[in-house]
Amino acid sequence: MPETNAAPELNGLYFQLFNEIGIINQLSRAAFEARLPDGMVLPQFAVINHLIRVQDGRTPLQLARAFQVPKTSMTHTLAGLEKRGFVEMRANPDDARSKQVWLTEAGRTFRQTAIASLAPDVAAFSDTLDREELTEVIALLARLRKRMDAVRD
Amino acid sequence: MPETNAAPELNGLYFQLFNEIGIINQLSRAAFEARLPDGMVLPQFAVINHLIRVQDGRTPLQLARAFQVPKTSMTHTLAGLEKRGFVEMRANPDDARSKQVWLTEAGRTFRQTAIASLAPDVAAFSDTLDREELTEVIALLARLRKRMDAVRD
DNA sequence: ATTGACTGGTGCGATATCGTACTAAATAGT
DNA sequence: ACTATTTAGTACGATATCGCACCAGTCAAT
Repeated sequence: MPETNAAPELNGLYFQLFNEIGIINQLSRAAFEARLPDGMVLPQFAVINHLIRVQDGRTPLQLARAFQVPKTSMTHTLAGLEKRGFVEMRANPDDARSKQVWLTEAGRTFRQTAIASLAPDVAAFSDTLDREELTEVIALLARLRKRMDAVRD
Repeated sequence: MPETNAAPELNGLYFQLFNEIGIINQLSRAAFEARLPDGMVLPQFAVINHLIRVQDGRTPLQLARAFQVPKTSMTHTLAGLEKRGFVEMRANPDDARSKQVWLTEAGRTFRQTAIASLAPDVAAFSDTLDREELTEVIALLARLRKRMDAVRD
């Protein structure tokens, strides 16, 4: 069979990679949620974090795309954040169908305290990878993420 | 303040890393589930895969630990697999409280066909990382995973 | 042997996640 | 301007996930 896949075992490596990613995701989720107050869940924290990083005022749909979750899931996550008073939804002046998500003062201070309470956990294993390794892994994963995203059409 | 954290910005990198991991996990999950039959879900496939890799006959608790999910979640996942006839639960001869999970023939052939139907999707972006990069990332993530796992006590 | 602590698994209820179907607003084509 | 298509968000129902409480079996100490 002269013309099969040039590198079939690459697929196996990708499977392995997704497997590691799944487990680490699980571990980080569990660790985070253990520190977050009562029913607060990782995606909620992630949204707050994202709004800080890229400026708030994003629309729900933009957020759903950023995290690659269905928009119904994002609606639910945002509802939870709003109920806790960490974000507030405003009308989008440019599009009456749309909304904007803005952080409240409570949301910002919550993030600060949450990060502070998480820091010791991260510190417990933060010596596992050094700066070079971290930036390397992040760069490679970001490349993969963008590519998968693009393939998704 | 002379004795604060030596490299506080490392934490930020870990946050970034977990963020990328979360998104890729989301993307791979969605891609996988799109190919899997009807209500079949990623964790179920992952369990089958794991049983192939490390031999079946594992106990539910061992599986829960391997994937870092609560044991109730694993019970649920296994119930789904059993209902589909992909695994069968047997009594554990060494411990009457415990069980063993064994793959059925249907489970094994299912895995084959599932992997085959997934291959084209993986192929669509399999040129993003080459073999060196893949093994590098996997090695680093595995290191991190083991460390986080150990810290968890 | 008997008691007490621990462990593997599950039932149950609360919440998260997501697909489908819908409404209202925006946009495109004529 | 008018209709058809697309888009942003949500309501709703189905299932997944998980914490808590429980039971049966095991182990340890006496």
